[in-house]
Amino acid sequence: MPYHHGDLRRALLAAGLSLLEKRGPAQVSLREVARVAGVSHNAPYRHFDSREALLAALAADGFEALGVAMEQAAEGRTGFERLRALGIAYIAFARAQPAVYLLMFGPELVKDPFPALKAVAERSFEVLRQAIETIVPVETRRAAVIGAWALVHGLSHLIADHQFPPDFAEEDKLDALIEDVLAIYRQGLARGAEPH
Amino acid sequence: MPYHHGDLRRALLAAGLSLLEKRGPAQVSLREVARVAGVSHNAPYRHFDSREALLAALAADGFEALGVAMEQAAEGRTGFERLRALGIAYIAFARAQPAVYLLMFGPELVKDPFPALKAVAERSFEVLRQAIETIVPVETRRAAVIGAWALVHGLSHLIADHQFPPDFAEEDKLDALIEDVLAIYRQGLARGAEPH
DNA sequence: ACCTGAACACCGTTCAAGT
DNA sequence: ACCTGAACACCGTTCAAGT
Repeated sequence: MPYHHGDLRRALLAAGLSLLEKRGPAQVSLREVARVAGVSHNAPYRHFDSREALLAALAADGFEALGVAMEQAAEGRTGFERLRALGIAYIAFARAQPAVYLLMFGPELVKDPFPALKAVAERSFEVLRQAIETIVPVETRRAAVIGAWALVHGLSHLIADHQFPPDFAEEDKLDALIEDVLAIYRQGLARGAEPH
Repeated sequence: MPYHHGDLRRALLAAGLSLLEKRGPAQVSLREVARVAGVSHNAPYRHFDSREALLAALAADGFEALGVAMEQAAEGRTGFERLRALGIAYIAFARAQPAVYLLMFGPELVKDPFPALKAVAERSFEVLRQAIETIVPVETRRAAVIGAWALVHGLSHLIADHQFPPDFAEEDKLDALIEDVLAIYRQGLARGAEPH
């Protein structure tokens, strides 16, 4: 009597995550996931309406984890130091879970039919918005938030998609590069905040 | 006698592009592409080794077009003005061809088996690298290039994936936002270039 | 060279049925 | 409630055959 009271759902998600990481989103099939979990090809429909719904659940878990990581990074820090910690935490998530990150921000999952996804995604944005609010004057605030998000997202996405030159394969070098890039943007914000 | 001497290849790519834009990369099937082009489900194999090879060809065309657009943007401009033009041109490409852009930088296409893809992609990077070279001191050059790429890529990707708040749906507002964001990064570069 | 039709092993999804 | 097996309409890919 395997998978009573809801364990199957977790087992299916675990199998889906494993497939996603090992073989990419296109290879996540409900039938394969069922096979890995040891149930019939049809059992997953008790927990997910469709293949897309399972992918959406994996992405939602990712947004949830990202939101938590960012809230923790923000806690107990202020000003530019908080902003830096948020950037590092965001990118760290993408480095730790590249496949999930690419799913969260990729076209293989059409997000419109899953409004819960959007809501969870907005939490991370909100944390970033508040951090920027305290260090940038009102006029440039919107561009500052969008720019900060775009910068960390761009770094994260390029890293997850292996688009960087091979000299950054070593973790330490990548760490240093990320710090330098964030510093450039921070200086741009600081200068914009100065009177001119 | 339709599709003699190589026209079929173009017709298949056109059908693939149309499917990609209308229904996403997962819906681009060789059989559907063949149907649209009016040939048997097997005819595409004369021109593409696999479904992935057709997607790779669409992505390669995208990188090619992006490279050309960036070279044109760089031409006749220097310094920060050239850098700005490159950023705008890069983002303009993503706005004009969001589906292709997402394919170029997404996981539904595993790029390793298509080395030609990587080569074409590096052309755009090279144009950016040269533009940065003329305005930033050697020490911070690497971070400046990666950061510039990450920033425009992040903006492009978030726009293509519809992740921005709805107030930027209007083209003009989005144009202004992009200019402001690029300006922040430019100021960061300028400050980094100053003696301190 | 380029195209076709049959075939195979996969999918997602639905349905009727079992406990 | 949760699971199963049969069924349907799709895929990608291969093969033997036609012009």
